[in-house]
Amino acid sequence: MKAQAPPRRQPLSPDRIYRAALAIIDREGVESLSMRRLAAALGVDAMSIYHHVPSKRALMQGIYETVLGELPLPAPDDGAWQEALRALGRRFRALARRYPKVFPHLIASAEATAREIEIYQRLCAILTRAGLSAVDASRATRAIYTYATGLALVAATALCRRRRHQGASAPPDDARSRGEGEQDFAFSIELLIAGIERCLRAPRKAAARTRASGVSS
Amino acid sequence: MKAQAPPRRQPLSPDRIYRAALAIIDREGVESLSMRRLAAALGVDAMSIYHHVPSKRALMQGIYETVLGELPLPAPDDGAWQEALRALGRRFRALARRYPKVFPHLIASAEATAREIEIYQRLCAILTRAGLSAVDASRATRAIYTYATGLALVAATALCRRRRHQGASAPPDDARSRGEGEQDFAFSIELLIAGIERCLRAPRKAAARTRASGVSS
DNA sequence: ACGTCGACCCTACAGTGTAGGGTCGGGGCA
DNA sequence: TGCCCCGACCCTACACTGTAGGGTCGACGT
Repeated sequence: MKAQAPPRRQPLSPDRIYRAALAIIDREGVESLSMRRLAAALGVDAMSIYHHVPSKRALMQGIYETVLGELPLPAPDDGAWQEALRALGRRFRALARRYPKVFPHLIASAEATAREIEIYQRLCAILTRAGLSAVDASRATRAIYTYATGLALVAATALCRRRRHQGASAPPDDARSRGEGEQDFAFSIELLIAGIERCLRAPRKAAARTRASGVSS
Repeated sequence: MKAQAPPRRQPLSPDRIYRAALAIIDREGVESLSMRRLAAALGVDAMSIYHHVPSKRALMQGIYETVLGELPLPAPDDGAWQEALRALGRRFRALARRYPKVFPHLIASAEATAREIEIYQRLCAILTRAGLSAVDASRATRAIYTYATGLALVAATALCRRRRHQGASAPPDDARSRGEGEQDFAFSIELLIAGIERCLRAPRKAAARTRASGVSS
């Protein structure tokens, strides 16, 4: 009323849109993100968004890439591959827990983001350097990717469930069960690492087993 | 015009509704399942459905339970736990591939179905009988559950992606890449089994490692 | 034969994604 | 300086969604 100085706060970039959408999803869940709602949060009309984002599907994809962009890649020349795996898993899990409402949809999304492919190749290189054969490294990478997928999904939905069933109350219980999830996570990672180590030591055997099972169905 | 004999084909049970919905989702994807669309497929008005199903959320949940109901439980007294694990994984994967359009949503759904819990307990019992301690069995079960989650999701989305990028053409290529996925699956299962076997042989070491890692973050 | 009841249909409403056209303010050129 | 153009924004409109509320009608117990 005194002075409505800037008729244009910011030129409404795609990144600003993604951030605002992410904030809404974080607060109210992905199903209550609508173009009008998002536009209102940006102080803008719904249709204006379409000048920077072609459709809601594309908006979602952009949100996913924004989130995944926060995942730091593992350095390829790290010392022990085991530690690299643990670190990557930890980061991935942390990201899933930072955006629990988006992550399931991100993961279930049918299109792969560029970041995903990058991470995949990085992992594969690490395992190859560790001594796995090309096929084994590729398979192990896919196995890790698969496991990470499940890991993120379970962590995120568990967090959502817990948040739903109790309010924002009982931080000690939350801390305890979070610690439990943390231990579960570490246990699972060790399970995978142990499997890969065994595969490293006896590649013939693993290959033979692989061929022996899973022909029917 | 000659004779519109049955004014009521069937009393429109919930199961019939779930089946019809499942058929639509299989054909056209989950986002194009609407109450009106479903009603049309059933030869009925949209609102009639609400006399058997309280809401669309409940409809979805019912669909998920219907799908999961097709998963045969592993017999608890099977011989080798390894084979039980392989069989369960195979069935789970097969189910994910039979309903690729629903499965991601089923898995990402925040509420657990009764069947899920049943399977969980069954698995835990198998691993305990195999010789794992109670905590280790429970953790391994959660790890397997996590992995199965990722497995199903990856298998389903891969199938969807492949179907989208090519039409219904090129069955040989499809068969080849399906075989590849099959081998990936077997490899991953063996990875997990190897990890559990190691955990069986040296429970101290695994526990120590678990405690050693993953404190930060 | 009548009352009751439950399964079904219809209308209506608020909310969704988005196509198409209108409006206005600032930059390139005479 | 004046003019034009163009791109960023807004508004209206449409076909669709889930679903609340009430109306209709056929079958059944007495």
